Amino acid sequence: MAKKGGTQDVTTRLREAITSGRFQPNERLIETELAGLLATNRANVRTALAQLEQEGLVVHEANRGARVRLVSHEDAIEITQARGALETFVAGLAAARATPTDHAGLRDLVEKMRAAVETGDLIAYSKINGLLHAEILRIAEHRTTAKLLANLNSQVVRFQYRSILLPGRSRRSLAEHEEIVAAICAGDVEAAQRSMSAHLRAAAEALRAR
Amino acid sequence: MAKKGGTQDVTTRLREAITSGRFQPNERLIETELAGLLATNRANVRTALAQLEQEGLVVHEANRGARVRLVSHEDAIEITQARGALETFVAGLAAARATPTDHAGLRDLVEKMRAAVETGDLIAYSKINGLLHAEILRIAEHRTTAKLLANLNSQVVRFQYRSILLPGRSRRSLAEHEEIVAAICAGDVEAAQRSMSAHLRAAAEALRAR
DNA sequence: CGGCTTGACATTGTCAACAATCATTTCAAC
DNA sequence: GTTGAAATGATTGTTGACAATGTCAAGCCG
Repeated sequence: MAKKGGTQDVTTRLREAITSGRFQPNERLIETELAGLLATNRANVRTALAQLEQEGLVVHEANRGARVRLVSHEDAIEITQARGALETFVAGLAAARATPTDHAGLRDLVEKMRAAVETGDLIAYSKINGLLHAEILRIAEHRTTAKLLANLNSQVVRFQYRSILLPGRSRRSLAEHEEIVAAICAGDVEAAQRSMSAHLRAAAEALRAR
Repeated sequence: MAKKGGTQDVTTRLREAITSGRFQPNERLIETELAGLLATNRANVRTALAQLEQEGLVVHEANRGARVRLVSHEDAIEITQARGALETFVAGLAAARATPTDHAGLRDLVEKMRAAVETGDLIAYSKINGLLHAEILRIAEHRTTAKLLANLNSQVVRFQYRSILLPGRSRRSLAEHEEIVAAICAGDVEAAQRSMSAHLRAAAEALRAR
């Protein structure tokens, strides 16, 4: 296991703190402060900040320190588009590789999604949405893309809820997911790609509509 | 300008040293050694290594230090596939955005490419190939994807030459590029995506065929 | 002869002190 | 009252020392 105050652990915890919103966008990240908070030293905080900067979660100005990156609206749209390109590819892989067990898992998730929409529990919906995309990613078994998508996702978690709150969006989003899962379960690579591509185009459009 | 021994500069120079092959894959990257070589201190080397690890150029084991990442054959194929997904998207954008001036630039590059193939200068071909993809990326104006592609490319520069040396590959690659440029110049988004996708599928296939 | 401990060496990990830089306040001059 | 310079405080950047860990070879025991 990663040692308690080790660099790796510090990076992980700091990433978690940022993505979970415990630090606000644009908030200053003061090295000594973080060192105290995470029970470690400035050196470890420093390398953690360097990694998270590369990851796009933190911005750093010389002699002025680090801040939580403020992801602009335009940024969020760009990120969603890039996600779209990668997830489309991944959906195709998943359609080709998925086993009957995988199919059952996907159908189960879509069922839960439908239930969340019908009870109007959009928090639960967002959560299952994340699980579904993660499951497709797992089925595809493509480490390179998985890492890229993890990074991109961590940059836009903050926007997750905003778009789903648009009137009618959740119902349409559900339909899109049903189509994606149906295509994957049918082993139809082209259809899986088409529907996933459409899904993320719609998601980007929903972001734009604000 | 970035200060001489500053962290940012150190990261840049170390990245350059790795991608240009001055350090071999799997070669140990010893902190004090690098500090001397780059005329800086261990702390800066340390953060540079942390960033390059995140970037996929370096691997780091606790208490054992850093090494140049050895990109396996399978890794290279995966990376090429991920590139394919992103470049396909970018090609579509470029087709939608390119101006007449851009068209002229692209046609010029393809012409130079053809010349390189006909004189059998495959080194020049690889170089122009890189320029062409960079130009398409510039036309698309999509920072998020640009950064992702820069990272992915830096991981596979080592494989650039290997695949183009396959008999007949250069000629087919030229044809693919001509098709891509034609589609972009025609403003045909779908065709640009189709041809770019096919191009990188072929490139991945060429890698696999070794 | 082979496996195991021991010790020396090389390297990374941690830490604290100091220097450099930036932001903010104070205060005098006009 | 406003402007601008100097002092102050907070924070980052740099450096060196020390501790912890891993590596390797030599020597010891079975």
